[in-house]
Amino acid sequence: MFDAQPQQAPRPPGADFTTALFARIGLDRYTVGSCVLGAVYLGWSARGVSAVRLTAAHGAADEFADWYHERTGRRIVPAVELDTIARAAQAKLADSSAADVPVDLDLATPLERDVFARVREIRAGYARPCELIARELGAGCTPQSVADVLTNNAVPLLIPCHRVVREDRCCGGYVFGDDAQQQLLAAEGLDPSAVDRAIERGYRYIENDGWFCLPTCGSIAVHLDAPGYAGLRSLDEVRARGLRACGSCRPLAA
DNA sequence: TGGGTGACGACGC
DNA sequence: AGCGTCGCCACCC
Repeated sequence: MFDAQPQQAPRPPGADFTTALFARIGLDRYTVGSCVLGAVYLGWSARGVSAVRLTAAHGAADEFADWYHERTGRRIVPAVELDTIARAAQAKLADSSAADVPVDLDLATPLERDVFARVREIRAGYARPCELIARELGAGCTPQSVADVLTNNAVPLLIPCHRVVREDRCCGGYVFGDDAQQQLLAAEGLDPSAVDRAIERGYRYIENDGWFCLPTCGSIAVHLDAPGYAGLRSLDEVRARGLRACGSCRPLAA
């Protein structure tokens, strides 16, 4: 009895061999991936993914390559074959629950590394305000610095900066546009308009069953008016009610 | 070096 | 309630 499946050519260590080869020549490579927002150029080096850009925004591949060179000082060429990094990245783009992917932080500043590390901890279905991330990074880091870093994120989706939101409204300023951010969050089970409704009512936290959450904790904002849920306007209100902080959305700075 | 600017947030009217 | 102002910090000339 032989295999029903045609024998697949054994993959030589080739893909990763070419990675080393291209790294030696000093060329990064790109392919096209697809995500909720549509097709993206996916660029990578031997260190990890270095670019994710909407093809719709860049048009021709030449334009993407120019943008890449301008930004990194490195040349990028179309990939003939995919290596481990590229395959993992394509999987992650298609499905945010797939395994994490190495990201090329070669050009990142210390602040960028810190911010990106925090952002990568935010799971799908959740979002955290700039302000909380800034506080977690300690004195000297402001919400504005955090936002500044996110604007420059060359690897959206893989560093999920769409999960970082503002205090005064859920979505705003996302690299791929506010609509894209809403779409991404919605696809992950978080309803940005429900969050906005909570914010408009002055609620910074939502109480349920002895716990308190951020309005961006999963789908909690949708249930705000359901029995058992209540909006809270300040930490003082939270304390007065003796609530415990939700461990999933972590409404207090780490 | 210094001044302008930004996905920010807090306060005051 | 909305708007202007101001402190904040990082980055770009």
